[in-house]
Amino acid sequence: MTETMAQHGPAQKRARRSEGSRQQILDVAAKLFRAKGYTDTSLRDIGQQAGMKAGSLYYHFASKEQLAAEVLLIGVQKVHRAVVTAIDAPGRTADARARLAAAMAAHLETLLDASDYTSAHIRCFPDVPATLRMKLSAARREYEAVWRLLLDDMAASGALPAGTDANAARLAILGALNWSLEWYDPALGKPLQLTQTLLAAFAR
Amino acid sequence: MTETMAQHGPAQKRARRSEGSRQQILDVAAKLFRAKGYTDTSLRDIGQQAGMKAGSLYYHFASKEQLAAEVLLIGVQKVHRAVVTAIDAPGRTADARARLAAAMAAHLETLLDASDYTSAHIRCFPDVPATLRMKLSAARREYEAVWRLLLDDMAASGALPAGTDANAARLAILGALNWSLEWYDPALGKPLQLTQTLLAAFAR
DNA sequence: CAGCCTACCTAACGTGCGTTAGGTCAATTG
DNA sequence: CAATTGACCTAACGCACGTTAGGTAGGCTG
Repeated sequence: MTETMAQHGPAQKRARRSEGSRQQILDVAAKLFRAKGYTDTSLRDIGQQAGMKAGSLYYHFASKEQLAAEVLLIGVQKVHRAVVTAIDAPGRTADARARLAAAMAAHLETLLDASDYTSAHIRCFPDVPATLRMKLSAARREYEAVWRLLLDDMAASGALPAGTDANAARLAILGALNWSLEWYDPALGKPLQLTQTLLAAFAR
Repeated sequence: MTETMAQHGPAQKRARRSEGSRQQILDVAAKLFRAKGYTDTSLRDIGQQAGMKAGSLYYHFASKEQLAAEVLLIGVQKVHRAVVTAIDAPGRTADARARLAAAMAAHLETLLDASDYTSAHIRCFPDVPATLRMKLSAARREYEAVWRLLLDDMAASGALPAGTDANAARLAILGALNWSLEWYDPALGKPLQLTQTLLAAFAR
């Protein structure tokens, strides 16, 4: 849209400013949603940390729910991209085990360090209005499909332990990774042991 | 306390009534906390489903936080007891693998079916006031110790996969189990595959 | 049977929330 | 330079919340 009339004259300084404010609101909202949850984060909180009053947020977003919708959607998309990128990185012919290791590391890194958006999604999804949860379900299923494929490959190549269900393994792995939000302490360093242990447990 | 003056005269009919109401409030609160979370559950909600008005709850509990304190404490204690009982059941000389299997099954059963208190604890703990979280930390650590011991025994008997850290394994297993609250659907039957898969993954 | 206590209810208080209407003022435009 | 518009702010609205003060009906005690 801005590309079609791409002469970057002085005309767009305000547009830049607005886009910057919008981005900062999203960043602040993601940080607060991660730290305090959806319900305990007020628009006055967000406004204050974003350098404006609560009412002014409505210039950029239609409602608290819409703001959350954008934050949580970005959250899934960020892990999704990070994991897909990590999976493809080792080379197209890498075996399932290596791809699983890369995926776990990317998911955990995004969740704990790289993105407040992703952790906000994980934390707030159960507390957000049902209508919003439905709007997010498509993006969630798309990300889920990546892991489904990955674990199916593991099962097909016989890399999973005997008596292991691919679906259950996926739920177990993602549960173990997501649950790290509950006990992760940045002061204690990154939980490298977790991905190592999961890999040793699920990849023969 | 009631045992010392144990003549169950007609004097205690009211005490029974009060105790019954109190118990029902706790049950309702646990159910709602599990379903809607701490912040989104109002005392008016609880009162209505318990058959009284919101203000009347203060005859039995000093505050919403105190009520939640009791619910969440019962929640840990219930899993704790269920898991300890399950661990001791196979016989004192059972191997670590059998005890791990029993512990996982008991934890999952309590979480998903047996106790709204336990699931309320898992769901609400992050959203509850920090002072309450601190009051619960002792009981949580006691339960944690059970799993620490269990996984240490696994490691000592060489039952864990090579390159597996006992602590990371504990966090992974409990994370995988607790996360089932997010995807568990009672209509689809109990997730037996999850404990099976976890056992196959973590017990050689 | 008088008086008390238990287990509630009624009605309100103050607070903080999401949201909105209308104003302001600098930057941009013609 | 006059007019417009973009990016906010001020001030308030209605509502729901946790909480509390005071009332009340029925069982219990002496």
